[in-house]
Amino acid sequence: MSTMSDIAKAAGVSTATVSRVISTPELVSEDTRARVQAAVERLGYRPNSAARSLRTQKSTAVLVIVPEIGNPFFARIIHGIEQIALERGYTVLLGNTENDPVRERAYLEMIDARRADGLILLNGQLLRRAAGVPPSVAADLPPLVFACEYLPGTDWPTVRVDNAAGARLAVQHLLDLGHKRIGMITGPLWNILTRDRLQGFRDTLNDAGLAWDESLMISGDFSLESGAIAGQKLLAREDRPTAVFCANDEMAMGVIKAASQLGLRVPADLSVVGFDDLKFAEHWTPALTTVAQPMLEIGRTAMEMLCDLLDDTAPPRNNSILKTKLIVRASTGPPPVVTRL
Amino acid sequence: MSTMSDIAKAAGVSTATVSRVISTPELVSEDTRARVQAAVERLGYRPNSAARSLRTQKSTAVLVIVPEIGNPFFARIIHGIEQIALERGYTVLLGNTENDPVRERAYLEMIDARRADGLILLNGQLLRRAAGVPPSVAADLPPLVFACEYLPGTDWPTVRVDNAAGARLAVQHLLDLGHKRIGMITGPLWNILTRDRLQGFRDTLNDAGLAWDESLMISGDFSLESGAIAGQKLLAREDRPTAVFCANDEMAMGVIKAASQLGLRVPADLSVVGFDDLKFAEHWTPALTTVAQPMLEIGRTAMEMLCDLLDDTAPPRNNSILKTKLIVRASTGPPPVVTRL
DNA sequence: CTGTTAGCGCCTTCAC
DNA sequence: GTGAAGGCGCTAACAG
Repeated sequence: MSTMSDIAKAAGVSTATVSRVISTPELVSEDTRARVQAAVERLGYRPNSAARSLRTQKSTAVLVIVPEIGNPFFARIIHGIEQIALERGYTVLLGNTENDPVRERAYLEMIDARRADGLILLNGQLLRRAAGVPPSVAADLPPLVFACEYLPGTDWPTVRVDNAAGARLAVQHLLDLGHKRIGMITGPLWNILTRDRLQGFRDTLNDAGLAWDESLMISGDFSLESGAIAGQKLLAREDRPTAVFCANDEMAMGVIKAASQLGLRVPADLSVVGFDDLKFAEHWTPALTTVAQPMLEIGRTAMEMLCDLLDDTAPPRNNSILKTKLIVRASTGPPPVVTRL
Repeated sequence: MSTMSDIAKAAGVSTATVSRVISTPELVSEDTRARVQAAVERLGYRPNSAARSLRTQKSTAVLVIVPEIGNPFFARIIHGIEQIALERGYTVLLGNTENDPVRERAYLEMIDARRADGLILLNGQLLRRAAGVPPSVAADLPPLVFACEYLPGTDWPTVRVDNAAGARLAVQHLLDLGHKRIGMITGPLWNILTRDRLQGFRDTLNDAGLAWDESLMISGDFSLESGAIAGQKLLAREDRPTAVFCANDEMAMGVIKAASQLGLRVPADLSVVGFDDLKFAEHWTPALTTVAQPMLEIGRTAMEMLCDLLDDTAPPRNNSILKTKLIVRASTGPPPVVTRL
């Protein structure tokens, strides 16, 4: 691979001029510029990124830390991040943690090594856990944006939906259909998404004048399997609910599975609502009624905010709350007419 | 952030010694080493990766080029890649192309910029398309490994399953159940996976002495939607097949959807087999019989091969063909007893 | 075993 | 509008 001085030689100019042609072409006379550009193309020259990073003290890379890349929800967010990254000339470094503190720490250290200029966190808890990390890491964090989750009580820039409002849409839909006995499958209770969605759930029931029954809430871990297990518990009861709101689509799919194993029909015997609107939700049997999040847009916005922070071209926004939308499909309907009492 | 010379000063040694403590500690006396390490920890020092890259001429990063990160199949492969990358000290750069040549090229140029030392390609066609790319790119490619797909007629290192053998497992299973009229939904015909799986399909029918009917093969694009469309065409026919082998799980799910829309029951009226064994396959209705690929292992092996190439510690393997496994679930059964003729 | 020295390739003053 | 020079932080000879 040729270097800048090769180009300089080939074009009969100094390396400073080559550098200018690349970074600030308007400072170079038209014909010098043409000569240099010709040499660049002829030799297929690309500036060495390590040299540039060392000199400019920035890597033009961002690190995306995600708990599980295999989760289609996160994959979609990353997709959005990557779209903007490419547009704005940033490279995406992928950090998959499986919620393993050792791995989280390993990735945070890449920041200290200056491999990335900024950080997008898809996991709200990470910085809290990182408390045990060397002061260097915890202290001077780079520009950073949370996506989806956030860390309550801090004011890091965040992109997400209004989770409580989303939950309200779902529950109101069930109320409108006539359901009175509604259960919920939550995520882990410490999770901020769980809390916000649970809040929306309770508020809506309260507003409707319905007492909510604590025993109708079971927590899973956002996985389909956990939804199925929670569903089995909830539906095996004599006084089972006629509808269940699930904190995400995967758990809703699990509940549907549990229902069908118990011989219950969805939605005739049980209505189920999810959250996210994964690609597979619409193709599920029955097609899943769910609260859609604009996943791609969340990723895109997060990366835009980070780039604005990094390039300080645009005035940085500090928060972006995107809209959810209730998608009514076939997994919800009126409650069964005859209830055994 | 402190630099190496800060550490040198703090520990009362030269930067060369600090460097040795970090890279080749066995060359340093025990107490110097301890002093330096203490300083490193106290100041929270991390070597600057740009400086190191510039000096050593390697980035310890690999670029993974993937057609669609949102596809759960690819996401799982990347997961495996990332596991090994972390273990071996490499950073994963993510390149999502959407099969867009402009994007593909943008990512290939990162190689020229020396942002990555090696390349994992999840798309066999990329290098062929890249023919129009500046000679620099096409000519001196870095160490590279194909995963899943490959470029026939070349001998780049490749990790994949034996796709023809996998298809044979699927079709043999259908034959064993008594099916004689078997259709296939393929991927795009130029795709190497399509070709290999189609080959396995035809060979198995031939070996069984069954003539295969060209009109029973329809090509989709590996998406669920395309599977549904292909399914509709195939199943609307008077002489529809009693079983369909699909080149991946998503299309199989689409076929099942099409079948149910036509009032056909799976597997009573139609058996369906997929390929991949996505996470959702086991939870589908009906649970999908499919040919499982060891996705995580494919990713891990590809990254191991690339690291071996890069570090030349281990003798590089040139190919790794991993095993597929037929997973029989609920989407296949004997053909319907009464055929209308 | 440790220090000195010389760059890796680029950008950015500072002169002209 | 252009060139010369210095240095970003690190590692790899080469001495000692």
